[in-house]
Amino acid sequence: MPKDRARPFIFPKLRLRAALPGEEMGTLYEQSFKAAPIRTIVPPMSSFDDSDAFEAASRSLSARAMAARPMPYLDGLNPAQRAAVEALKGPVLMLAGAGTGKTRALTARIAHLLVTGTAQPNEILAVTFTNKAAREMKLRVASLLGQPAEGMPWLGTFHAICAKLLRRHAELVGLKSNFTILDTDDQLRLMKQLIIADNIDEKRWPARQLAGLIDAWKNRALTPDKLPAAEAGAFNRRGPALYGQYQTRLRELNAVDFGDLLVHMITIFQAHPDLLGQYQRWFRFILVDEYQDTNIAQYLWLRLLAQGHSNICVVGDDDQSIYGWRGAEVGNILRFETDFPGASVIRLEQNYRSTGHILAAASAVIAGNQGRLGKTLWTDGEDGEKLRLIGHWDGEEEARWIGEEIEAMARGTRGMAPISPDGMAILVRASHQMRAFEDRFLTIGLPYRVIGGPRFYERMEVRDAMAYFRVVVSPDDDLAFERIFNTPKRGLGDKAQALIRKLARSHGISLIEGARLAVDTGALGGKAARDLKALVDGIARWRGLMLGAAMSGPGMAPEDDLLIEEDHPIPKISHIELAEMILDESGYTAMWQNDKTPEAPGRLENLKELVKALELFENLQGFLEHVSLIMDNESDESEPKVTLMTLHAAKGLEFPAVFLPGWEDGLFPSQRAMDETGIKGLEEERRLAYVGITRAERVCTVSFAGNRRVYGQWQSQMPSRFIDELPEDHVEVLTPPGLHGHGRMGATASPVAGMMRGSDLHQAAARADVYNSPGWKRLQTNTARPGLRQPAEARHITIDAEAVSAFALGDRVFHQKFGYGAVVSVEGDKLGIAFDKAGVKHVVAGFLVAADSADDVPF
DNA sequence: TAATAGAGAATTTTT
DNA sequence: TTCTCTATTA
Repeated sequence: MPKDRARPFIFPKLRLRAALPGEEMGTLYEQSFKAAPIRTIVPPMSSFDDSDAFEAASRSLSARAMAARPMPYLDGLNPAQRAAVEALKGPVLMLAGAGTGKTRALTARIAHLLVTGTAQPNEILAVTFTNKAAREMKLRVASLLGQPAEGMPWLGTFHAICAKLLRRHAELVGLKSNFTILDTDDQLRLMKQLIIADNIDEKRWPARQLAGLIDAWKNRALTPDKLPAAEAGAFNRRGPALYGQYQTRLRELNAVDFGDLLVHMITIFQAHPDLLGQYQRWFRFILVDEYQDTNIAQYLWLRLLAQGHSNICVVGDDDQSIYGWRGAEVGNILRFETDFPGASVIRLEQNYRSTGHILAAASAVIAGNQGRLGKTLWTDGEDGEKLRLIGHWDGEEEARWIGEEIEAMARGTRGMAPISPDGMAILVRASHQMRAFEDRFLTIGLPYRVIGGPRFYERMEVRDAMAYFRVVVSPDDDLAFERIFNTPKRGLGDKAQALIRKLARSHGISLIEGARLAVDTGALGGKAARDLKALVDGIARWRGLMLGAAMSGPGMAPEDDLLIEEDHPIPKISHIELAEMILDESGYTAMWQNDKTPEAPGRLENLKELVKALELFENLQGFLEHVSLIMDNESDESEPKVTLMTLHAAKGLEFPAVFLPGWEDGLFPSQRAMDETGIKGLEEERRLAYVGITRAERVCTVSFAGNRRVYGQWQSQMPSRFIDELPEDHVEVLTPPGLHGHGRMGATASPVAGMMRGSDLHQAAARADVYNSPGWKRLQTNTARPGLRQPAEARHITIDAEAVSAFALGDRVFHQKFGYGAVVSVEGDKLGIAFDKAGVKHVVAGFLVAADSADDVPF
């Protein structure tokens, strides 16, 4: 345990509290009375918690001052929200439908807890799933209280909070408090080693599968010794054993994976009731966001902590449970009332987001699911536009139409107010669907942003660089060393690697020491030995610089933002300089500089970004801890852009206009979901449909295509069964452009052949009255001349013959988004450009200018 | 040991 | 189709 265990951090708080003016005697008495013994038992929250307590105390001072006034955060809440805010004690289930002001109620509840003096900021455990949600909650609580909310040390993600707890009690599960948190990549490599060591055919039994299996077990809080007999056959009957070996390896490496953060804490709490008791008393109020997404481990962890006081308020929506495939149990929320007897259930049903038609369509779709808790969303707003449905010939046609529709809506159509591209989103089921849109948008020059995809910290070069940092920070981080000791190439092949590993194993030393031994004993010779020696020496030297540069060693808890710099001497070399030095001297930077692939410049950029990100941290280890828990990367640009993302990524967001393409059986609902989990999978897909529709504020457009290219193969598609479930009264069928065709009709029987599945909507989508539909009029203006579109805004350059002829093969050109490049192909108005930074792209000539005239680009 | 050609697989994703 | 991983070959 940290040496500060006995520090009497409570005194400042009690003194301050006792001095509060105008406080009701009873409350004060009760609280100090209750509080005092608790606080002396509770393991002190390491040194910085003193400041928590201090801040908490001063906060409660001003909170009390506020209490004298009316409570402004209650203003404007509807009765249900208000009930949810004021039911402070006992178990509460806040069933919050989409767009019903859930976050508002949740944050007001926290404010209420604080302002009424019911809880101190550090007595509230508030858990979210994402860092984004945690951040947002902090901000909003702060704005409700009119002051910063750093005083809530226990508001965070499940993982961040568990990491914080586990660092305190690591030794109870055989770890040191400076354990590393591995990411997916590290896990995979570790498992692969185990599989190979076990002589299992790695092709038939890939590490990925084992990782999935172990992850699923951890989601269910199953440790190797608790695996039920039913699991014995998993992974060719080797699963349980490999799981045990994996955990052993992790312990040897002083490492945990994400699942372990939860599972270890559960293990600790179960084995140490006294400790659990202390935390139960410490966390007097528990709030959980997105409860429908909790898995079994998270549920158990919460239940352990909530036992006793049962002051647990969970917020969620069973209809928006879309993460079953990664272990979320809708059952948790469905069972809440039985799990916590006497729970009050508060339904937030008034929707502030969408129009009546959109809500009606969403409600009708979700009504197809069984076993819901049941909610009826309503709005006192307008009915607005009906949900729009349109069928297309193929996926490309769909992308083309949506692109044009977006531009039309940005201008304002049919008397509808214009909608900025920022307010529009295309939500797809699977990320590969995005490509058709990206291609199209690039062609027409429609600015877009993709949410999701590989994150900054998951990129290869960033991870390599971080592995270098890790090796310097913790020389026994074998996984990190393994990642980089032959990157850049140092002539170490399988043979050399095996030798080093064997040496390390047999001497019981880390890989890096094994490597040194191999070099020193001459077991390894030649160039490989020289390069390896340079690396090992380098690491030692960098580490020396680091230790000289900062006082902080491993063992502190860098995830605590409150730990601040004060007593650091001015370092001779900053961690930023050190990082640059590491990347340069190791030859890593040079490796990419010498790389001639088109990605290399981008990778170097990312490395620069990475070094820049270091500025926010006091030292390397603080940075590494942060990154292992927080994998996000925001870039905000000013240009209005359409958003492209998956339905999953869209949960919690809202847009004035939403496009839902690809509603075809097999794609959405996904065939795989239905094959693997049957009706359960289908219902989750249906919830996904519900999530999609409810993202829309004013306009929601569902579309499907009759033909689609899947992995290069053309496939005929059937409209989604969810389309049958849309209520006709709330749907307007737009005209498929293929029907009045621009020459495509003749090619195959009917553009919507195979779409006719008997539903009236399908038929309508196929044969809508072409000439009377508003869709037709719009289509006439918008799609009459494919390839010769009108500019949507002034800054779009019209595509014309001149632009085509303006470039020839080999010309240097400039593009606003991709920068400089050279023309490598010409096909009509489409040019293939090999961009210096962005690789080869196909772009319409109108978006390019000759490189030498780039300075007078008109946008 | 490194480069290259060929095979095989390719929802959804946070921490 | 396209990317990644593996086996082959120089």
